[in-house]
Amino acid sequence: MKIGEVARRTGLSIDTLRYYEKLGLIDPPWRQGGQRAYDDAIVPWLGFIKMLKATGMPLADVETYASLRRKGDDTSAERRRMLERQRAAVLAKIAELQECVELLDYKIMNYAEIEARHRAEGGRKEDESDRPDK
Amino acid sequence: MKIGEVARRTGLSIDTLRYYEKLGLIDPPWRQGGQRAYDDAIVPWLGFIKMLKATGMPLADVETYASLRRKGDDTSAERRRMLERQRAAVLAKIAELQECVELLDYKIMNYAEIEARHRAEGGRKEDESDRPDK
DNA sequence: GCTTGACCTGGAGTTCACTCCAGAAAGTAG
DNA sequence: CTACTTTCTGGAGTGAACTCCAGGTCAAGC
Repeated sequence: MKIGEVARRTGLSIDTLRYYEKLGLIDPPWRQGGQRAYDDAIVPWLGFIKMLKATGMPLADVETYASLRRKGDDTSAERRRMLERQRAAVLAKIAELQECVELLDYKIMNYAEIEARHRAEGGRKEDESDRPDK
Repeated sequence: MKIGEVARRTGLSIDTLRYYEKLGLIDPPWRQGGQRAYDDAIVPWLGFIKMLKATGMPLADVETYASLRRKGDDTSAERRRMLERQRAAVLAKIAELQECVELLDYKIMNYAEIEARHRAEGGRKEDESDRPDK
C-alpha cells in the first residue's frame, strides 16, 4: 500500500503520515524504489492513534505508547496502565462536558425567556443584567 | 478588584487576562492610576468563558459571542443559536468519548489477559499480533 | 522616604500539530 | 517515449493559545 492509499483509508493527510513517522508514532515502512510501502496493519494502528488523539492524548504520549509497543510484550503492563490513566481522564472529561451541557441548557432557557418577553413587550429595551453568567 | 485578584479568583494567569482583553473577550476595565480595576461581574463572565473553552469553542467564537453580548438584548436570539450549536457539538463529543471508553476497555481487557498468560507461562515470549488495534 | 511587591506596555518567544513548498525522482496511461 | 500523477526530502510557514521579558510605573508597609 502506498502512502496515498493509507491517507485515503485513514482520513489523515500524506503530510500527517510522514509527520507521524518522523515523531515515531508509526514505524518506518519498507521502501519500493524509494517510496513507502505499508503493511495493511498500519490502518487499524492509525485508527487507534486517532482514537487516542480524540481522547485528548498529546502525540508525545502516543509516541511513548508506540515505543513501548515496539519493545514487545514485556511492556504490556505499562501500556495497560497508560490506557487506564487515559480512560480515567476521558471519564473526567465526559463528566465535565455533561456539566457544560447543563449550564448551556440553563443559558439557552434564559435566552428563550428573554426572547419571549422581547416579543411580548414589543422590543422595548430590557435589562438582562440580573441573569448571571453563573 | 485588581488584575491579580481576578487571576486568583478565576485560575487564569494575569497574562491570559490581558490577552483576553486584547482579543475582546472581556471589556477593557476602568483604570485607577493606570492599573486595571475590575467589576465583580468579571468573575462569573470569565467562568462562563472557561466553560465555553472547556467545550472546545475557539476563542475567536467566544469573541463573537462577547461582541454580540456587548450589542445588547437584540442579539439574544443569535447568542442562543450559538449556544445551541455548541450544545449539539458537546453532545457529539460526549458520544465520541463514550466510544473511546469502550475501545479503551477492550484494549485494557486484552492487556490484562496477556499479562495473565505472561505470568502463567513464566514470561515466555508470546505473540500479540493477533490482537488487533481496533 | 525607601523598599518591596504588584502592575504597566509592546513585543518576542513557545508549544502543538500540522501544512505547505521547491525541486527531484519514480510510477502509470496512452 | 511522452505526459501526467504520485511520491520523495528537508525545511519553512501557520494558527491557536498562551507565556515570558525588559524596562518602567504605582502602591503599601515600616
